[in-house]
Amino acid sequence: MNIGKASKLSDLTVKATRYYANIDLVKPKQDSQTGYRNYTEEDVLKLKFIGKARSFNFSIEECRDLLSLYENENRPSKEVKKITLEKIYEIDKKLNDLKALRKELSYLANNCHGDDKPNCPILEALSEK
Amino acid sequence: MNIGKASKLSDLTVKATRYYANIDLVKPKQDSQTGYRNYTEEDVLKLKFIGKARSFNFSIEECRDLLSLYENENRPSKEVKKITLEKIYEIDKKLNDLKALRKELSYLANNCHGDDKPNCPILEALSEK
DNA sequence: TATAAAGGTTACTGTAAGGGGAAGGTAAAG
DNA sequence: CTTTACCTTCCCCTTACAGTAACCTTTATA
Repeated sequence: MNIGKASKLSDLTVKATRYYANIDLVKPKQDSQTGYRNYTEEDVLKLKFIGKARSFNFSIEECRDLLSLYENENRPSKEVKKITLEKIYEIDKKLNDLKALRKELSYLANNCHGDDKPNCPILEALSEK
Repeated sequence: MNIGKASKLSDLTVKATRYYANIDLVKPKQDSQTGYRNYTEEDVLKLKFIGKARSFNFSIEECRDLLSLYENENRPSKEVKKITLEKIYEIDKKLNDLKALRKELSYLANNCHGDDKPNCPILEALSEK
């Protein structure tokens, strides 16, 4: 099938699908006459897999790793688990940063009158030495 | 003072400081002979301000807005508060997304044996239709 | 004083993961 | 036969700089 159908089936944009082909992530055969990419059902499964993994915040390179494990019938599941745990760890770090940030900002916002006067503790905090 | 000293004082990299000059965020006068940028004490205050705002996750364009409010003696504090509240709202959205993501991933990781066998519920989840 | 080191300048490239659009070939429908 | 839809490659754009090259200026040292 052509790229339009394949990307529709895998719920990706044509742009993204073509990008994945360009970086050798999911590279279908190309018709030597027309240059059209020819996707198989299996390719669509891989594209779906990638879409899901991307929605789980895995990077393209992580997707590449996961995909090779996915394709390897003899893969040890501990490798997959390791990548997943690392991703969870990253998320935890980001969560902590964001929580701290939110705390600081909401403290500032709470102490700002938010009126038409120029006195503003937010700007004061930003200009602190 | 030169860019090296100014960026050191404001705890920024020279690269970042030069970048801010290029995008007209903090643009010092330049010596017509040598081309060297000449930073004032006031410029350093602005650079510090920006560094702080960036650490609070404000984008460059938001920094530009905040800076113009900061420079304007008659600014209404409600504008600053508005920008800050929007930022908090964004952070909340990100926090929710990340929490949901973490939940899914840790569920998968918990159900994966993580051994040398190929059976892996994480990959199964990723290849679900 | 010669020179080397430290600092400055512009300019180009690269990052992540594609989006947007141009120019042009192909296929299917009316 | 022509319009429309779909495909291709190619190039620029995004964020907020980092890295590097090539070259100039100032300062420190032998």
